[in-house]
Amino acid sequence: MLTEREKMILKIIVNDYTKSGVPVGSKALSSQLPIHVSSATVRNEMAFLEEIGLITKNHSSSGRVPSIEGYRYYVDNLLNPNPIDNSDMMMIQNSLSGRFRQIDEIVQQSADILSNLTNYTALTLKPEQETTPILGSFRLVPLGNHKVMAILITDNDEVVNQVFHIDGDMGGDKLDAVVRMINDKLAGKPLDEVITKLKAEIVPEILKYVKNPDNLVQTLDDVLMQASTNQFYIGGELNLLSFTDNNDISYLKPIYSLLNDTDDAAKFIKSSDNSISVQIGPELSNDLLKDYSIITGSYDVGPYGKGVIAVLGPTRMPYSRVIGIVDGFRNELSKKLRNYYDKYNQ
Amino acid sequence: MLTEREKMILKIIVNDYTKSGVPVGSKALSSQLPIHVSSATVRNEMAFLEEIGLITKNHSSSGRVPSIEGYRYYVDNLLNPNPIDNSDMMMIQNSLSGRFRQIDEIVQQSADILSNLTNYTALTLKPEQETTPILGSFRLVPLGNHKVMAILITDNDEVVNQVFHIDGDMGGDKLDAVVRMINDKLAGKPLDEVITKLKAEIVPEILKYVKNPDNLVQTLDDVLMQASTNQFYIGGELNLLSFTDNNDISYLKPIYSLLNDTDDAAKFIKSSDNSISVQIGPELSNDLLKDYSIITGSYDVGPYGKGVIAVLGPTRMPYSRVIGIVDGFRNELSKKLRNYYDKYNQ
DNA sequence: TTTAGCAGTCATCTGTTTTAAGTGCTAACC
DNA sequence: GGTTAGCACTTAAAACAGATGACTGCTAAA
Repeated sequence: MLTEREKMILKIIVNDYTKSGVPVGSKALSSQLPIHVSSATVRNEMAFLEEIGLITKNHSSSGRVPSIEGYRYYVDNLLNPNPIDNSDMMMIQNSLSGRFRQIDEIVQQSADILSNLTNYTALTLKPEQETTPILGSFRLVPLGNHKVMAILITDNDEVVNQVFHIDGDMGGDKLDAVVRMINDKLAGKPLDEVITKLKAEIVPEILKYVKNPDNLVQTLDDVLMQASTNQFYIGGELNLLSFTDNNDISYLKPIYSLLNDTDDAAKFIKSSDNSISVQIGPELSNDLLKDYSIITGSYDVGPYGKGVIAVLGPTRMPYSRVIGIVDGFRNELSKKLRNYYDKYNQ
Repeated sequence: MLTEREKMILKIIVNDYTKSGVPVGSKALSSQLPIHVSSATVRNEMAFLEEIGLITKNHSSSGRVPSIEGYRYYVDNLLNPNPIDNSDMMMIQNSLSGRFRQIDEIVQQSADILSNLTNYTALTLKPEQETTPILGSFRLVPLGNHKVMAILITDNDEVVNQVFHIDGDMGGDKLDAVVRMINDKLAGKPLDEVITKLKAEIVPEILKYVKNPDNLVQTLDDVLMQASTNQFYIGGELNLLSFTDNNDISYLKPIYSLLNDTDDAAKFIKSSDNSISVQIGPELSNDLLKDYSIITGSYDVGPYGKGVIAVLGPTRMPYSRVIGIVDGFRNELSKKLRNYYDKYNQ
């Protein structure tokens, strides 16, 4: 347990350093303390804070910098989130007030807005229910010229489609038969179950109607995969440049591919609970991200599930400000999406 | 008209400089000349080449660097394109041999391959006919739950779709009536004509069937727009970092938005003729690109039109190598796409 | 427990020197 | 005439040497 004065000192170190990026020394610090103590006293306190691992030095005569543990302590105990400021809130409301064609667009645009507000990189994940989505229905629409569009609709209103080619001998009635068969067997089942059943039960059936079902089966597989992997969006990818010290492309490329990999990225931003969570550097369990922090906030769209928004920035980011923005944003986004769903699914 | 020796000297300057990035001096140059002349002689020749504007100096005692005019002369008169080397060709054939779901995927992947081969940024444009595409047919597929998918098919086999919401009172028969009406009036017409007719002739008709046609009309507009703007793809965007001297984000951002703007980017890579063209720095008529060159090559898919592939690199790029790659690639891509079309549209 | 004072460390800045690569010019050469 | 050796001059870049200033830790006195 730290004394009040130690807490104050740690708090100022984190605040100053995240703001300026310059290690903070005893003299500058003492002048900022609300109580009067000399720089020597501050030095003593700092020596203690260093001893217990909350701050470090870059070299023997430099000012102090928070350690990962220091940031953690700050985030858990010292931070009071800045409420989002008015102009930022206006900007969010403005950007979300446009006309959107579908959920995806709103979520995608959210990533852009969030990255603009913070000047960091933002990740957003669409709302999804706790349980795996359920296959609503399935269509095959002949488009002429040997083309067919497969359309898959899930119970959470997601529509996925893909065009494929068929051999000449397959008429509309055969397509209808296949569609009926698939819907009979699979509609109402969770997608993961559908995927496993596809190979075992459906393919043999399809063979009754179609001679060469490769394209059809592959397409089914594709749309199922697409519907069951959770789509996420990135905004402000380029900002990564400005807050990464090392601007070398060979350093950045792996980070970009990490971010663009659905499974990896989703892993980092899935927040377990219902609010805001902060993951700092090494806590992210991927060495590439050891100098970055991720702040995630979940937003709630009632019966339509929960989504996640997240900001990726440097470990030395102004946590209270960013947390305020994420919190303000997720509330606004919840509202917007509830409206959206209510409007079209009353 | 330059003498043979002057040409040789200019050629070596360009080759060396594009390879190393270091200004080339008289001594190093003389040792590379096939004929024996002293560095003093080379100095005299260089003074002349500088006088007529083909080369320049960075400062009074530095080696020489090609000017834009020098590059131009080199590209027009001195360059002999390196044929693409075997391993590169293998890599192209490998990457293009996979299974593709549609043209777009091939073209998109081409941008990635091309950027990997060159380590520059690549742009690719799908094949399109000389004339505006023609509306093949139009569909409205009810998906249940107030959702409808609009599908537009053009004569060059492009399929565009979008989901929209309708008010509760619109049944399948009404949709069918609208579809019939639109197809009757517009099928077979060029898309630009369709777009202009939409507002004038179609909207009033739609009003007969639908009370609140806003979403439908907007969707029609969207899919038409999407089908008539030419889609292009970018590969290796990040490479821009490694070949730009200034990797300040505020410098790069406008370049990225330029590249991502459909109209702007298409303007630069539309090559008029049937082969390879090189645009160097200021010739690109956009100040942002003054330190870059673009090499474009068109590929021909017979009756399905022509597409374009392009490489964006620094003005000091190894032109003969890159031209060789672009040339090899466009041939391979032509073959691949002809196969693809033949397979599904015999 | 706090503080003033002091010696010591180290990154950063400054100006200076050295080095090396290059030029232009002149005078001699074939 | 074109070609070349030689030399003085220029310049960027690297190497070096202080000087500066922001720090620290420690000690001893308040």
